[in-house]
Amino acid sequence: MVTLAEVAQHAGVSASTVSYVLSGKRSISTTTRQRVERSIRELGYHPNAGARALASSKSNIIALMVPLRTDMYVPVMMEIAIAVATTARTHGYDVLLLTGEEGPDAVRRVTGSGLADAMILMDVELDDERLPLLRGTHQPSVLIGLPADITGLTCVDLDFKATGALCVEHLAMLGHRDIAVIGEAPAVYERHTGFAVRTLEGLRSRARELGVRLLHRPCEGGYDAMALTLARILDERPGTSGFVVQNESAIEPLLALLRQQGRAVPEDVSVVAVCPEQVATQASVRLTSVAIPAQEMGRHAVERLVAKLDGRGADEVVLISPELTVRASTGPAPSSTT
Amino acid sequence: MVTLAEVAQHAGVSASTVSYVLSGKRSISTTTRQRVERSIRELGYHPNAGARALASSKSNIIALMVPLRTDMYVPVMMEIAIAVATTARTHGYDVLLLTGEEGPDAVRRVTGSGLADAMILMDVELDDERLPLLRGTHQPSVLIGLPADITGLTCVDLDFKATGALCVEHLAMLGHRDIAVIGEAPAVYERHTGFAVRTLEGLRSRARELGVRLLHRPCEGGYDAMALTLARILDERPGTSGFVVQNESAIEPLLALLRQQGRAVPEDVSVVAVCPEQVATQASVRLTSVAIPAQEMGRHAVERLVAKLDGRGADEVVLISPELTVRASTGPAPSSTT
DNA sequence: ATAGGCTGTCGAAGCGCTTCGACAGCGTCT
DNA sequence: AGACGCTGTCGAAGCGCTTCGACAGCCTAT
Repeated sequence: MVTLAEVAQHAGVSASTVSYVLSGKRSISTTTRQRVERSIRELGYHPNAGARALASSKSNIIALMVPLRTDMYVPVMMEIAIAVATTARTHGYDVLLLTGEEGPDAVRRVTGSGLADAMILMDVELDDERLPLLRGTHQPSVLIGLPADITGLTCVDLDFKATGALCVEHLAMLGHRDIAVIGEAPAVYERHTGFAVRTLEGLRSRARELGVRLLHRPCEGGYDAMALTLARILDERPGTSGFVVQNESAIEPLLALLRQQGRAVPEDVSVVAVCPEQVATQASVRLTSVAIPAQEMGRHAVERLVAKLDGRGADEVVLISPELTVRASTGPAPSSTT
Repeated sequence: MVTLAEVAQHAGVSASTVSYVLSGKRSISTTTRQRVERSIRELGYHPNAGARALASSKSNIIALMVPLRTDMYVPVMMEIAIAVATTARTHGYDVLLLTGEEGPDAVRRVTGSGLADAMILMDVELDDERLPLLRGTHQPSVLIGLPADITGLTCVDLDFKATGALCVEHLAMLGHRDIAVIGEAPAVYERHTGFAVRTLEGLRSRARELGVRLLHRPCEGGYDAMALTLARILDERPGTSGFVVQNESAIEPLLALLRQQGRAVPEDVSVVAVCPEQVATQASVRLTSVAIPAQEMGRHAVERLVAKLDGRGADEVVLISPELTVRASTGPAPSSTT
């Protein structure tokens, strides 16, 4: 293994000079720099990460904590994770993958050991038990998601409240007076996952304002669960003509069931989805949807974090504005043409 | 930040003693151990990762290289990644997430810098350009996937050749003589991704042996692409009564299209999928399928790797035997009852 | 009683890097 | 011409840990 000292000897300079060539923290003459760079190349030198971390107290690693559970939005998570890793690299950071399994202990371990310089948390609950730890440390962190109390925290998220509002607005504008919301699995609400709860808030408050009726039903994914949920909804509110779906694995089942029952989309019922772009365009009906900008969220998170690590930028909440794209799954409510 | 030396002082012992308490590499009297452990707890000590890595030349980090592209099997990738992270933790390792983006350079960087002790590669191509590097280093590695030349390599994968064979067998046994294979996107085959190619090999050779006709068509996911692909298949082989699908995002479209054309599953046509269990059970028809054991693959990979790191275990190929679960999407071929 | 072997502990020498202060050499200002 | 400030380079002191050899104290075997 090639060391700094060997490079220095090969180039005929001192070790510190090589170090300064690498870091650029002091000016080095062009000739010396080139000689050193040549030696580095010829010897195939790679700085030792451990030694670097020890000497500089910086690991150049960002920890990313992903949820262990895979009951929702797996592709979104993956896309965020990949965006985080890619963006981090462009800033000279590597990414350490932590699962939620260890919970708060992982936060303690990572900050305590200096394994990572900063961390990004996904799947944040409204009252997440990791938050006090984050507030208590000087290590920068960014949440992807929005907890209830954001003091002292930096968060990046889609504005899910606005998302909910937007969906209701769109349907209301088309004349739908009875709207059903197919939500995530009950467990997601039970653990107070921010995005689900906030979407619901947005849906409800806008519905109230616009005077439309809203029925929310959590739903496990899959056909059987969706069939049951749909039956109950139509039983309770037979006049339902608009659906908002926030659950990837319920979308296709819903469309199939509606078709099967002879309810045409969008002639008889309209469907708005909150899902990744790809899902909306690849579904059996091209879906009117609000996209979940996974890449953008991952990128933003890293950029906030790097800013904090560089001493720029303070705590702040970045809420990405939702955009509703009209496709083929929504149209005027049938009653409104009567 | 608490250091080893402070713990030692607090406990009234030398630093090396504390170190040995932590590592267990030398025997320590019970009383001393307890005193040290108490100090560790009271001071909230966490060993510094960088210093450890430097002194021991071990980082206790495993690098996991995931594909950048998201054109296939995203949930499977995610599940593997999570299984890798979880299993690694139980062995005292953390996981560094690398995207395929940097390609071979990432391998060089990680092995050169001692950032990680070992690495796991996913999405291996038959003639992957990272392989020579892996063979040339002394750093242990495990591939998830099977390249063409496995000398000097450890691989973990589902036995996709057997998987293909199994699917054909099942359909042939039911009397289907004309089988169509809906494959991954063309790009997947073009870059010679091992699992896709091997499945195809298994399908073809078993089909030849059993004397059934096989038509393979790559397919991008989604309804439009599937509609086109299906039309072509039925045009070319109108008698097709069995389908093998190896493309998550083509499954639901296929089922919907068949339904739409009045072809009942499984009465008129049978469908076998190669997909994660969850997809098979949540589809609109409960699918006869060969499961992709993502968790198991991730776990196996880590366990092989840890064995190598411990000096146990040599190069070897672990091929997980496929299991076909019969559900509601396959039945006797219509002609065979005539 | 003595040699030999354990057991438990300590001190010290690094691991490879960063960074601080020092300073030689040179150009510039008065 | 002397003082001053740059620029570019060096040496040395750590960063916090692991690990090796040494050794004190004790037990066992002779």
